This record gives sequence, C-alpha cells and structure tokens, in this order.
Amino acid sequence: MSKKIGTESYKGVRDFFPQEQFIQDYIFFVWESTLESFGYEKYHASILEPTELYIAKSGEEIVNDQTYNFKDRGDRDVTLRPEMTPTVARMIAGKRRELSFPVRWFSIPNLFRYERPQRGRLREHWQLNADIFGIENIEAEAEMIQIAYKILRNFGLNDSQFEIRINDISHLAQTLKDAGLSEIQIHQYKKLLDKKDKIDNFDEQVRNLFGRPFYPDIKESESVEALLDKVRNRGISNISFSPNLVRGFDYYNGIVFEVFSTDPENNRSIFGGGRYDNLTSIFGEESVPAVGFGMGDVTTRDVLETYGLLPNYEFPAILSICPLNDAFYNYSSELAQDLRDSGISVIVDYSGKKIGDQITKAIKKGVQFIICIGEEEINRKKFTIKIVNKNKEKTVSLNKITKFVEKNISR
RNA sequence: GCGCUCAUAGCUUAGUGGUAAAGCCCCAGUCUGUGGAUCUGGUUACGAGGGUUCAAUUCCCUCUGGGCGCCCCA
Repeated sequence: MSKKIGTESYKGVRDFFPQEQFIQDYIFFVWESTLESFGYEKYHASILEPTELYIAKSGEEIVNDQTYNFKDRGDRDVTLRPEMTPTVARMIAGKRRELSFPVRWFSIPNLFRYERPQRGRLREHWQLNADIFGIENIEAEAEMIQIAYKILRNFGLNDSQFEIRINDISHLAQTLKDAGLSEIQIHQYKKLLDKKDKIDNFDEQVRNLFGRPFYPDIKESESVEALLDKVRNRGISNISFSPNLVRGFDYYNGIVFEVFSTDPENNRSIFGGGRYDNLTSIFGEESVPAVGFGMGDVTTRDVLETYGLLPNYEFPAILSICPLNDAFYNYSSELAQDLRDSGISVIVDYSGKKIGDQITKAIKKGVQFIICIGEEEINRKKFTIKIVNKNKEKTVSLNKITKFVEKNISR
C-alpha cells in the first residue's frame, strides 16, 4: 500500500537524458578545450562547504534565504556551494606558499541556489569558472576577456550576436564618494544602476532616494580606457564601457565585465566576472590578486538554442549487427568484438525480432551501417553492409568491413 | 517570499454541464533475409480535495505541481 514515487526530478534540477547529456558534453568540451588552449589547469572540489565560507563575503541574507544549508550529525553548518569563487579562493589561500604564481585554474562545478526556477535560472546549474591569481596589472583582465570572446567564437557565435561590457567598480565608488554620498547611499545607488535598463523611472527613483536630482558624471577610468585599447588592438571590437554595470557581489574591487547576447530573448548575462584582490584575506592570509569569471550552462544552452548552434545528436554506435535468429548470436557477438577491436563502435540486436523490425529499430537509433547475419553470410564469408543515409548496399569480405566503414562514415 | 498563467493518454494537442478525440510513441499481429515501410488490432488520460448542480473533466474555492515574471543574482 505504498504511495507511488514520482518520476519527476526534484524541483529546479535536471535529469540529463542521453540527448541532453550529449549537448552538455559538447558545452563542456568547448569550455575545456578553450581553457586548456590558454594553459589553464583543471581542478575540482566538493559540493559541500562549511556555511561560514559564504557568510564572510556573501552576506547573511543570501546565505539564509537562497542557499541549501543544513546541520550535519556533528552539529556543523553545511552549505551546498552556491558559487565556486570562495572555494577556489580557499584552495589558493591554503596552498599559497607552495604555488608559483601566476596560477591559472578552471573548473566546471555544479552549483545550487534555493529560489524559484525561471528561464535561465534553475536551482542547480553547472558553471565554468576560470581564475587567474597573482597578476596585479590589467593583462589579467585582458586575458579573461580574450578567453570569453574565444569561447563564444568557438561555440559559433559571430561578433554581432554578443557584446562585452566592462566597468570599473572602484572608480565608480570613488566617483560617488567624491559626489558626497555615504557608504549606504553608494550601495543603494549601485543597486538602482544595476537595473537602470529594466526600469523606466530611474531618475524618479534616484530623486526619491536622495531627495534631490543626482547626476554623477561617471567617466571611463584610466584602467577601463587602457583595457579597451588593449583588447581592441587584439581584435575584439564588440566591447564597450558600461557605466551602469554593477556586479552583485561585494568582493569585486576593480574591473568587472559581463557578456550579453544581443538577442532580446536572452536577457541574462551569459558570462560575468571581475577582479577580486582581497577575497583570500578572509582566510587570514596575505591577499593574492585575482581575476575570474563564471559562465553558466543554462544560459549558454539558451543562447546556443536561439542562434541555432546546438549540435545534432549522434548515437554512439555507428554499426548494428542484426542476427536473423538466435542461432547466430554467438557468431554476431564475435564479429562485433572483432570490429570493436579494429576501432568501430558496434551494437548487436538480441531482441529476437524479425529482421525488418531490427533494421527499422537500428535506423531509428541512428546507426550509420547495418550488417545482417545468417546462414548465407557465414557460409560465404561475405557480408552485405547497408549504408543507411545513402540507402545503398555493398557486399564485402570479412577483412574489408572496417576499411569500408571508415571510408563511408559521415560525421 | 510576491504576482500572472497553466494542468486532458508516455509526448503534443482537441473537446464538452450528461465521464472524452486525434497525431506521434509504445505493444501485438501482418509482411515470413535488408520494409527509415504498409495494413490490422491493442494498452493508457480529464493533478488532488471540497463546493454549486439531478449531473462537474467543464463553473467556483483550496491545495499540489509546472511555466513566466518580480525580489535576488553566484
């Protein structure tokens, strides 16, 4: 009398069925190969972290309301990591004296946040994180932007399909301070700036906030100018200064950047990061200069989908062997193994269905070649190979199968 | 946490105050060695609870679940 267990996945997380995993693998592959081409080393860490790691810099509200946290059996506060940056900062800080800087690392962790799912934001997502530690000058930012640009180009986007925006958070804060705002007012103003493009009464809200009109003159800082110059000279033109770009986290202390799709359907940034030189100091260590970024799989997939850049699914086996009946199973199995040893991926149909049905099924699965096995083939040692997408057949001898398949395979 | 919206078969969708239809999928048979097929047949659904009514899948309420937006943004 047990209650039926639902087959749906937990709210806001995803099951990756083979066709979706295929896309996921593709996205990860582009990420990894691009990062490795820049010499970044891959690392991993646990999804569990002590809660205190996030309270220090993320703020208690976010930790309490928007993370998964619980107490373990030893009464320790534990959190499912909502972001990777504190983790990597912890790892770097702990090994600070052993590492030779600069250090370039990347990882593709799954991250969790407790909130209502919507387009571009789920409760679990996978995010490419790349960080460079130990470089104080603007070359670190330039390299990050080059990587971002390269990743999107490798996904097949052209320059008009995305734009890179940069700002200088410290310069912004200084400008506001010079204009006479208090720390709290600066914080409030930054929040408004962050959604300036979304709301239509920005000026009115500013007036409500300060009791007077407030138009600070936010100019490009020297480092923004230098950075723009640098990356433009390196061939990246779809980048611009964006005075109202503000990143949510407090640990950024210099240049920040975001990448947006120019398709209005995807209104979330697909890529964001910046400089956070002081984060490692929360571990009581000397600060290590750092620049990093994150890029989520959900938004990436949305963007690729809108631009028609998702890869087509490929079934892993390229050849199916269809035995006429169970008397030919052993022979088929041995043939399959021989072909696998020669580098071809092969499945054998043990369904016991009739040959026509087996062929229909094999084609539907997506194999490219079909060999039927019966009396005739075994006696004559000749095999007829059906090339599915050409709807053609060819009879070859046993030792010619591999060669024939390799010659006619389509990718 | 708030708002809008939706809920019919495994999937995508019809439809009605008198318990429901189609396509695809799946299963079986047909065709009995090369049929991405044909033909035949079959399984399976109104998310849950309550109310109005002679009668609710349909109207109303609550709940649950999904989608989207807000908040927040890692």
